[in-house]
Amino acid sequence: MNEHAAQNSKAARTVTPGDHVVSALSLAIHEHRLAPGTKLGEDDLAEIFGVSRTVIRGGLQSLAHLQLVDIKRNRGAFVAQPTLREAREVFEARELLEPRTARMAAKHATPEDIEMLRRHIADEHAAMSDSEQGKALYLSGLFHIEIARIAEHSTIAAFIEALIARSSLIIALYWRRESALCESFAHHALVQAIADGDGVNAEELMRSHLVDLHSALDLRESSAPNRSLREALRL
Amino acid sequence: MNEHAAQNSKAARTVTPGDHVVSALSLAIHEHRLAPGTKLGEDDLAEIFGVSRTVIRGGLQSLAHLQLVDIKRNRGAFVAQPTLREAREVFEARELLEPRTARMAAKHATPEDIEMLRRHIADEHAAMSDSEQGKALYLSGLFHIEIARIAEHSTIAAFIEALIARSSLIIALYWRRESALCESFAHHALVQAIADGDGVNAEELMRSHLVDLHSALDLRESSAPNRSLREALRL
DNA sequence: GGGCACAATATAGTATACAATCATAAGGGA
DNA sequence: TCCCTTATGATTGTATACTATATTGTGCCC
Repeated sequence: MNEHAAQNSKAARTVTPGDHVVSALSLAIHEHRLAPGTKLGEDDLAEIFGVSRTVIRGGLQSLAHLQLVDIKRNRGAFVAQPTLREAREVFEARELLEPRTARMAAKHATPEDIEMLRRHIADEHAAMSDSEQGKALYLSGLFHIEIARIAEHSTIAAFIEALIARSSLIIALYWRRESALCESFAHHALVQAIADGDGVNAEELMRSHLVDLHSALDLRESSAPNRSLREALRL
Repeated sequence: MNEHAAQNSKAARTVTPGDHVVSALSLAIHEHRLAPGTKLGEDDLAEIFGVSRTVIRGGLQSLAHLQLVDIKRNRGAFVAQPTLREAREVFEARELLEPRTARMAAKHATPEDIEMLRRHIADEHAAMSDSEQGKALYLSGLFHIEIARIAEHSTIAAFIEALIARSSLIIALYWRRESALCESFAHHALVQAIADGDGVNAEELMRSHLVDLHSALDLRESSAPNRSLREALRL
């Protein structure tokens, strides 16, 4: 997320401890190293990161706003567990926002942008070859975020970023084992359309890509994950 | 310091001091009682609300996430001043999200929902008659939020809520004096379409309503508000 | 033996104290 | 006179201490 190139001039304080906490936790969640439902105790995190609870609380609040963690009053923060309904909503929203954004990206993309997208795909391939599924998934999400950035519409890009973050959790909960992992093939075709400046095609490719993703999830009522068991009994 | 701030009726801890800060500041911004660019000093707010800076900081962080306030590191929090670009983006996003949402609302609305919407319009009328422009504007925004809620799509509803909050700031900065204040007429027609379950019509009415709103803003480059002068010199 | 009441403990919520940083203004040198 | 340097004040960033609440364990009563 905040992988900015090093500003070597003088400002080394652009990265605050709180940002570090947020990005570290985000990455862990994106890469499925923190499972949905995991308790995120403030004291534990404070010790792990070597900062005070004040900083941890700030970071958790940021993550809560992205709906990556769920904060329950007087009970603590937990890695969010999107419900079936929320999962559907997230993908519906993505299907509404991202195709249009892909079209805009096709109009604004520079050669450097295309270069970056291709590199993303290559990295994704490499991670997948190394069986680093978590990292591959993270990079796959980053790919979508990059497209939103290229579209030069920061407002919608922020929405998409939030949706993709939640998508990571949803995939962790509802991914069907049977379906093959992401078709970076679809990403490749998308990049080509954007490189060609073919907005209409990019829009359609993005739409079908998202539909594919959506259908690779098991969002039937029957697929209630352990979340329902452990949480329903408690509530 | 002060404990009597919270009314300890019996178990009214569902409303936390931080929530109070957020809602109070939000309302003030929505009603244009806090102008864009206003400095929100932590000590001042802490004294005003009778809580510690800890609570204030949490609230400001929430508002910053909604992009209602802008927090500059080591410099403090200010009521946000959307740029021309951001203003366009916000309305473009609204035009993308809200018409579809209105259609969904038409499919889900219950008689109670219709009743509530009509009451909103009545309140808006009343506020306008009393020359309480700020309150009328706030209620007008609430009307849109209610529609999103009726659509039963909380993810998109949250986005819309954020967009409407920013719209308040945009209207404060870029509203053209010449154009008459909101046509609650448009709202009325919209409610009727929703009440009739006519999703297609509701979608189209919402779209044209937003286009009207958009065109009532002065988003020409020339209309650079004092923001540019006072802020550009400072950065 | 089971169930409820109460106490103990752990953890989040809040307040305060301290440190770091930035803005402002005064002073000295070119 | 102008500009750069430096000192001071104000304000935010962070850490720690304290309080309130939820959870859990124990014991008494039925």
